[in-house]
This record gives sequence, C-alpha cells and structure tokens, in this order.
Amino acid sequence: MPTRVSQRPTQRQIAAQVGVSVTTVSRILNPEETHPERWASPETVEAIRKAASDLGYRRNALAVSLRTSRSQTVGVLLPMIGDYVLATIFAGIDEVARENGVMAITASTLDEPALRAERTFKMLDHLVDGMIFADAHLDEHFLDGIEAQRVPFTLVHRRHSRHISVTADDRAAGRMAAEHLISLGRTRLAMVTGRRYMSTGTDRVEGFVSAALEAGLPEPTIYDNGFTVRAGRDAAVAMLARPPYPDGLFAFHDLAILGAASVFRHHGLRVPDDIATVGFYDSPMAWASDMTSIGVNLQDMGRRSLELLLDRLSGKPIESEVFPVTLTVRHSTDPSRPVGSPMEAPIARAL
Amino acid sequence: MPTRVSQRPTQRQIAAQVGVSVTTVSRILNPEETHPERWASPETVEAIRKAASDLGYRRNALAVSLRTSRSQTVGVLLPMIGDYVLATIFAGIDEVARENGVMAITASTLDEPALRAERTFKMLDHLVDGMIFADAHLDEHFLDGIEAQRVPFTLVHRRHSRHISVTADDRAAGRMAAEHLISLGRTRLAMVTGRRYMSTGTDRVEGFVSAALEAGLPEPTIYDNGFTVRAGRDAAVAMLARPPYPDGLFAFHDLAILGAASVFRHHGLRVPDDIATVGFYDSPMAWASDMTSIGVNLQDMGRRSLELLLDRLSGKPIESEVFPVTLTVRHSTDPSRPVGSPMEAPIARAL
DNA sequence: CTGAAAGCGCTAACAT
DNA sequence: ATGTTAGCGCTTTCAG
Repeated sequence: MPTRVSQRPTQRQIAAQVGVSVTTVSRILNPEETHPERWASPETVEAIRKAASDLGYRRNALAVSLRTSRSQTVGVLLPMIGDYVLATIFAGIDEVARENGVMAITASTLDEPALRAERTFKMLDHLVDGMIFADAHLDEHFLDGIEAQRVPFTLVHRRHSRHISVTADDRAAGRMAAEHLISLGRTRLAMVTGRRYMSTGTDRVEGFVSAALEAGLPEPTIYDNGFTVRAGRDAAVAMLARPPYPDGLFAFHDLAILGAASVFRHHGLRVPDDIATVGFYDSPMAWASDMTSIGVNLQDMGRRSLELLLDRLSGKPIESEVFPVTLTVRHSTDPSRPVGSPMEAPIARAL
Repeated sequence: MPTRVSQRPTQRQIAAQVGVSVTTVSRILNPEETHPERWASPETVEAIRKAASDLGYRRNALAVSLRTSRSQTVGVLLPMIGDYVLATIFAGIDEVARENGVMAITASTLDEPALRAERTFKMLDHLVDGMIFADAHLDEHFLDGIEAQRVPFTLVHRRHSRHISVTADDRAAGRMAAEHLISLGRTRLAMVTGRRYMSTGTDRVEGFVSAALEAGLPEPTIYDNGFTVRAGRDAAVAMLARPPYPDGLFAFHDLAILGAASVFRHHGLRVPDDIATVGFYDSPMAWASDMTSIGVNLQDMGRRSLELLLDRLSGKPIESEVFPVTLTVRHSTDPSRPVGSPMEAPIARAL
C-alpha cells in the first residue's frame, strides 16, 4: 500500500498558530491532565483549545504510544468471533474498554495453534498493553511463553491450570444437566461436547458423567463434534447409526441442539418424548426453539475479564472467578410446557 | 494504566551486537525488501538475521507506522459484530487482510451515530490506512465528511448513493421473495424489515412491494422491527393483534423468522399451511429449522470490500459491485418438502 | 556495500 | 507559567 499523506494537524501547527511551544500544547491537550490550568494561563489554555478545535486536531495515538510505551489498547483472541457466545463475551469486554478509554482489538484463531501465535505476536507488535485469551487450551505451554515475555493477560471462557481466568461453573453445569435429565427418568444419556483441550468441554463432561455414574446410570456416550449446527447434525447422525438411541441429550451449545433436533425430526423422533435435550448458553435460539438450556451471564464474564486485566495492569492482585449457571426448563425436556412463545414472554437478550 | 516497560529487543541492540549500524539492520530486516543482499554482504545479512532470531526480535509496528505514515491496518465498522451476517462478512474481510499482511480491526456501532463517529475517529487516531463501513445509512452525510478528510474507504452490506459499495442484489431478493410467495397463492403478504436508513431494508421492500402490486395484490404490511429473534417475535405479536393475519411472511433475517415462528406455534398457526415464511441469509439456522431463505455469499462480499479498498489504496479505480442472491426452498413454504435434515444433507456453512 | 543524520508526533525530564 | 532538549524505534535521504 502506498503512503497516504497525513493531512492531520499536529501539535506543532497549533503551537505555531498560538505562539507557544509544543510542550505547552501537549500539556494542555493531554486528556490525562485533569487540571490544565496548572500549566498555562487561562488565556493560553483557551487559545490552544480554540486552535485545536479550529484545526480539527486529534492526537496521534501511535506517536503517544511510541513515546509512552503504553497503547491504551488490549488484544482479545477468540476462537471465533462469529459465534454467539464469543461475540457476547466480547461485547462485555468492549463495554469495559470503552468505559476506560481503551481500545479492544480482536481476532479469531479457530483454535489453530499457528494462527493463535501469529495473531498474538501481531498484536504484541502493536504494543497492546495486555491480552485476553478466550481460546485457552488446557495445560498448553503457549500461554506460559507469553507470560515469560511479561505480557499481562487474563483468560475468559476457558480456564488453564496455571493462569487467571473468568469462567462459567462448567462442572456444576454438567451436573445440573445430568441431574435434570435423570429426574425425568432418562437413563441413556449422551453429550455433544467440544474437543478435549477445552476446559469448557472437559469440565462439563466431568460434572455430567459423575452425576450419571452416581445415579447408577451407564457411562454417557460422548460425541465430540463441537459447537455448531453442523456439529449437532453430525452427532445426531452418528447416534442414529448406532441404536439404542439416547433418551437424554446434553449439547454444549444451543446451536448443536438445533442441528441435532433437525435430524431427529427427519427420522420421526419426538423431542422431548423420545429424546429430551438440554442446550447451553440459553441463547435467543433456545428461547425461540423451546429448548431447555443452561445459561450464564456471558456479557458480565467478558466485563470481568477486562476489569481483572486492568487491575493487573494497575498492579493490583487478581484472582480467578467462576460464574454461576442457571437451568431454564422449556418444552425440550418438559412436554407440559407450552410450545412457542406467548405474546407477553420476555426475552433475555438483544440478539 | 501504568507504563509497562518494553522488554522487546530493538534494531539498535541487533546493530550493537553485530557491529553494524541500525540503518543496515533496518534494511535487512525490512520485510518489504525482497532482495536484502543488495544492501549488505552475505555474512552481514546472515549475522543480522541470526542476531534477530536469537534475540526474538520483532519490528515495532507503531514505530514503523509513525515513520512511514502507513499502518498496514484497516478499520472495519459493523452495526453489530455478534450478528451472523456481519460476522461472516468480517470473516471474509479478515481473510483478505491476512493474505495481504494487513490487520483488520473492528468495532460495533449499533447504528448509533454518536458511537459511529467516536469509533471511526478512534480508528483514524490509530492511523488506519483505510476504512470499511458495513453500517452505512442511506444518504447520510457522515461518510461525506470522512471522504473530505481524504480517508479511503469502501462500503459493504449497505450501499450509499455517493460511495463505492459491495452489496447483495437486495431489490432482486425482494422481488424473488414476493414472487415465490405469490406463486404459492399467498395474497396477504407481510414483511419484517429493518429501519428506513438501511439500504438492505429499503431495497428489499421496494422489490417486494413492486412485485406484489404488479401481481395485483394489496400493499404488503411492514413491520420494521429489525433483524433479531426478538424483532420477529414482536412483529408476530403485532400481526396477531390485528387480523386478518398475513399468509405469507418475508423477514430480512432468518433469526426474525425463528422468533416469529415461535409466536405462531404458540397460537396454533401452522407453517407453511397458515403462514408461509421466507427468511434471509440462508444461515445454518434456516437449514436446521426447515426455513425457505434467500442467500448471498456474505464471505465473498466481505472479501471484495477489502480487495476494492486495497485497490483504491494502490491508486486503481474501483466500482461498486452487486452480488447475486439465490432462493432455497424448504418446508416453510412447501409442505411437500421433508421436515428435518436427512442424514446425508450437506450444510453450507461452518457455523 | 555501509553509515550518519534527520525526523515521524508526541511526552517528560530538566531547566528558568 | 513556559521552553529546551532528548528520545520512543524505525525508515530514509544523502554521503561515501
């Protein structure tokens, strides 16, 4: 790309126009400076402000960052920004970023190690003050390397044994799902999970399986296809290829339930009569599709992950946080619940 | 936030270690330099490369940008990154960005003018080389102001009368939806649209309405609630509050159909028998919910919007592009189509 | 083939 | 209350 000649006014121009030094201009125009009158006479302050406004002056963020070694920017690495879950978490992060005058820049990594490294380093090249990883892999060493470079960061969504994170209580969620299905008399339980390296997956599996075993049920079947509509579809196809079918299904994303339910429908299986389903994240899709789902406040999780990072950047000690989860029962596990949304029903989220 | 002491190695350190000047180091390590041997002896080149690698050197992108006045960064403004549509467009943009070694940074504006301005200026403060707006408002003046500042940009998703854009053929899509519903014998048509300032909305409305009127049907009813599950819910509630009900519904987002269908279900109305529905974007939700939907290649639209921007940055002339749309008929308009997904059915997208 | 010097726009000692 | 000076890390004439 060719050079675009910057037409932006500089402090030097203002200084020349007002007849002061750039130092004075810098001091007056620095937004961190709460009491600019300390540095210049009221007339000078006024003149500088007027000139800045007349010229349409804006501070060059790059120059400031280079000089101060802090960019007021944080990098956020997500497995996939397009996913409802990550997008909602990011919305929370972005909210806090805005409240604190920092810029949150984001990139998707698709959980590919090479891509994660590439994008992380690219962000560090831009001197981000800190990072938030929503794509941690259990016990991986990548994050240790980042820490060794003295880059401050927090984790959100997925935890890691050695680093500070903000996560849902996934273990409790797993238990909750199992206990709910068991309370309905379901005995052949199955799960559509994520990959093993995701703490979200392993923790939920652990909670789910232990609750099932404690209830004297056989080991639940695991389909580790993932979190998409397609993942649910593929898992359901695999289930139907190998009878007996499960009568209780827990998927780690509402979208996967949507995909699975579609296959069930095609084969004449009824939800919840033949298969009861529990989804995750209690998204608008869950509401609109009458799905029982386990929810957690994703937006607040995102908020906290940046709040913690900012605390850490201020030198405060920080600790991991675990968010409580809640079960919302709908028609997909309880045939007595109405199908469809009544006209007055509230709906939780904006999407 | 306090200063984080940068531990990063600099060219100066490499220069000192190798015993050359920073100039030489800069020349050798500049990735734009295709033939570094032109600048130094093979031994010097090798020594510099080794030192850089040993120290873990990475160029300080901010310093480069400040010096060269180009940041290899583009800003992307979206109405809402969490939405399937915008996220998919952004995925295309990001792909091209990566292919060209540029960084795409993004922010959501919620279509609020104040937020758009704030985020745009923040990006310009970071010296982005160009911008892509996915949130253009018809005939607004904001974009003219940006152009007056000589900031190169393109539009995607929504068009504007005075600027280059990459959009779907929304007018054709509107016609297509209407003609399909009319061909099924539906006569009481309704739409769940976006706001008037969105070209996506107005163009589809125009196509839909003109096709309806040409067929001798009464003017379709418009519910301008928007693109979310909730929007569809609210629109459906409004429909049912005012009989006679429509028998053909076109919504500008699959999610809105999902929300509306939920209300219909609750009131015992059958899809498609009582109300046939056509959605938009042919998302995985459409597939999983047996919805007829109009699709367009969102990812490629995103790709083209950045390709055009890069062309413009290279001084090439560029022109607006319009992407073709396609109708995929499913059960929501055709009771003879199977419900649910057959085991072999392919599914278009990754989400 | 290599280097010295200037400077991108800004901030922060250190003056006065 | 204001200015001088130095310099963040890098690229880029200009000189040799």
